[in-house]
Amino acid sequence: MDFINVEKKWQKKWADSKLYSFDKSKIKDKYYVLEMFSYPSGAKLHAGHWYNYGPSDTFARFMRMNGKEVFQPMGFDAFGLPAENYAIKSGIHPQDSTLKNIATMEGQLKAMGASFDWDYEIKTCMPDYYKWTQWIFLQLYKHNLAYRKEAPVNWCPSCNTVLANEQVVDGACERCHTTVIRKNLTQWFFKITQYAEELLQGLDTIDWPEKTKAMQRNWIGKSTGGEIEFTCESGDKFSVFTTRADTVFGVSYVILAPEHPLVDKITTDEHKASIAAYKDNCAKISEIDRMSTTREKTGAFTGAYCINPVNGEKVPIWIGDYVLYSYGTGAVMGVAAHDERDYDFAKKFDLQIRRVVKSKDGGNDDLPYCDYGVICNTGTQFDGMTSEEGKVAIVKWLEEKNNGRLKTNYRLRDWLISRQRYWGAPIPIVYCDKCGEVPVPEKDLPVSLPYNVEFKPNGKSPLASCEEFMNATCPKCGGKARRDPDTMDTFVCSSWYYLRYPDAHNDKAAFDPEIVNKMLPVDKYIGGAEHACMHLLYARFFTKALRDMGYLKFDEPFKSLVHQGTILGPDGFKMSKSRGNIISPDDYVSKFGSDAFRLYLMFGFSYIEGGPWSANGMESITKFLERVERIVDRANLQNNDNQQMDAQEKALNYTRNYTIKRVSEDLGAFSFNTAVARIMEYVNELYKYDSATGDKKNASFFKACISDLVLLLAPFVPHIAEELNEKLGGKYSVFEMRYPVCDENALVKDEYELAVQINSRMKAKIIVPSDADAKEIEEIALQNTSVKSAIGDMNIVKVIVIPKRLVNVVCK
RNA sequence: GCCGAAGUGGUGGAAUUGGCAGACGCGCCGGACUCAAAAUCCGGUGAUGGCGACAUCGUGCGGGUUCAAGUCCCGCCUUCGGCACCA
Repeated sequence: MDFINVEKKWQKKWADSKLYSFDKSKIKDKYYVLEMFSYPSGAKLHAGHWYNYGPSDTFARFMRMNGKEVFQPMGFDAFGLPAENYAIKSGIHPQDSTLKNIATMEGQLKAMGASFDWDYEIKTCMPDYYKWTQWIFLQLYKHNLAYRKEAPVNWCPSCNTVLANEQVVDGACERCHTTVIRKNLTQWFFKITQYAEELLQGLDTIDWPEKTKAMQRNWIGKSTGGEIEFTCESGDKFSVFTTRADTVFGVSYVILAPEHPLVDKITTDEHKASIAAYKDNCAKISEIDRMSTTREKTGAFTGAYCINPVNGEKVPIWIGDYVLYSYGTGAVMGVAAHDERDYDFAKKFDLQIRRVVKSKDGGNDDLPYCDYGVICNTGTQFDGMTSEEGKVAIVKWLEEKNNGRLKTNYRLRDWLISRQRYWGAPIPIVYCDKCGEVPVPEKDLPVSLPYNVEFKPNGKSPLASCEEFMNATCPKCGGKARRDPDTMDTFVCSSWYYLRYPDAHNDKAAFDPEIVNKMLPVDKYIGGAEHACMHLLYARFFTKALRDMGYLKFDEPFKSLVHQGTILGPDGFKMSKSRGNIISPDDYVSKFGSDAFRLYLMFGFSYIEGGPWSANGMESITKFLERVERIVDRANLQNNDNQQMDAQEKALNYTRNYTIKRVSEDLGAFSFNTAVARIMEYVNELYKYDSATGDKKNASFFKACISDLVLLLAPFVPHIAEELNEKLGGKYSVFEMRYPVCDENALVKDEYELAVQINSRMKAKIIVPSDADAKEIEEIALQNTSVKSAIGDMNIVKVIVIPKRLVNVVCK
């Protein structure tokens, strides 16, 4: 078969007949399959794209053949830094390069032969899309979920922009790996923390990889404990957050973050200089160094004291940079005996160490003792309580005295979305001298991104120097106003694109809730695991926020999620230009065809795992497809009218239905490699039957078996399957036929083979009737001559019979 | 340090969740067809010992539970992902 031309032929026919158009009248049977959309980079589609889109298209086609009205759209995540960086280097405008790249990628994606419905395509950089991104911003603003504040932010000096916490990896910029510095800037935030608890709880309701859910749980980082209030001698009050209130009697000092506002106020004159020096020092230390757990603890004494509310003791107040101002209250109680960090600190500065918890069983007595135990040495009613009881009881007791309360904290921070970059969606806010911060009215959207902008970096937002953009009229007072020169993080665009797809051309709204509430949630979402704590978390947040605003009626955007593995270079490393280990699919596709390439990707790897690329076996896939074609040709040659269903036909029919059953199960579970293996076995059986029966075969039965083979293969090799179906005289299209359904009756055998073990060692195989019960099986087994001789003169202790599995005879 | 995943032939990878380890491929060996080659078809292929039927060993390492462990439990090692002074 001329694979290359066959592909062209069917791609044209599919496009002409609009085979993959979503039929809205069948919305009841909708099945929304979504692959994470692509970033339109200059490079061609790489093996990773194919690995993402090929197998998931196979899945989509399988669902289609199961009678689902499959909605499988495709689009482009088109804003972003790479296009802008490329522009800085080459002088080519990001819009021009992006649109050109999109055109190229569209062609490549179509050449893959995936069943995308291109009528719903979206490109996030187009005004008809980002208009609605801005609209969503305004809704968040209206509902107090978007706010501006000055905060220390992560600044990448190379990209000249702030980064979200999620985009800082090991203290460096996720993209360019430049060390991130701290900067105080006024920036826009989305209040994702308001949904921390629900984002956590919701994980239990969705079918996602456990690993990804664990990562999100971790990222949200819930911890329950209490806030305890300490009063300074000066009368000032501050609280600490602790999860171990059971140890509060052991406080030997309290420690504030260097940035804590109280520090300057309470520091005694005598210590002013040293505290100032310490704070100065902290500001100089890089974020990575400060975060290092191995670094020796540092700190400085303020000279001030406060009162421990549980026992009235006077404790010294220190500052130290191991306390983070951004978490909890920015202040911590130091319990040297029961916390490793506090222990180190106390040892270094020679502070008191007092034990107030002992082990439950009197075992380990080393300090620091950080496990839960039993409270001791406090001389109060709490002595003898377990840590678990005590940590609640003590806080409640303090609460009565107005000195504390139960408290839950999350590590999740609000999402910083301002970017000092050009190629993104403008923030729809203007600043008026009189009225301050004013949202752009919805009727004035979009706030268009101007084309003529100097985007060479100068430490400020490129838009800031574009007067035509910056000058605006205040919607409230009509006076002069300035626009926000920043653009939104591109993750904002991708946080709602799955909502736009089903109503992609709506120019009155971001989406019609009527449609979206029927089409969503996404039934199967497929994409890389690297988005666990970014895109996948943000999208969940958007969904919940829009639900609370009344637009959506569902809680979670992606009901079921699958991560494909990564195809590594042949050297076992991640493919990258710098390593020079990139495998281009084109070489293989032009030689073997896209079907063969896709089939190879599915057969050669475990989809979830991925692995290093190796072309070993690429040829054998082509051989297999040719083998399939030959057996299809054989079916066409048969024309006798034998109708027998004898042992050989029954055996083949068994394999046929067993294959149907297993392939369907495997496809549902994204286990493509085993599904292909089952089909190969089936082909082997077809050959066996063909050669064993010669011209005496049941031709119509054989042909039916071959038809099923073509249907089974259709999702895997769509072009070839259309061609083979045509050869067999089938109607167009094979994708409008139903996937074969297993006939359970064909799987019922009269008898089956069963393994017999003697003392857990395989000794014989026996044939037993399918309906034999344990007792009958035991009799048959014990009469078997090999079994008898293996038992010899041993005594049978007991016989374990597991029908359909095995028999184990235990002897002495 | 914490969380998660993984470790199986020469090789990619299977194993119905505790039940015949190594499915299906690749590679290798052999056979058929052929004057020959290619293509194709058929068979063999974990290791060790034995002419042999067979026996022993075998899923990262060490223990354990069980009639039965790749799978469960305890203790380690290695690799890969994620988090990391979060009080």
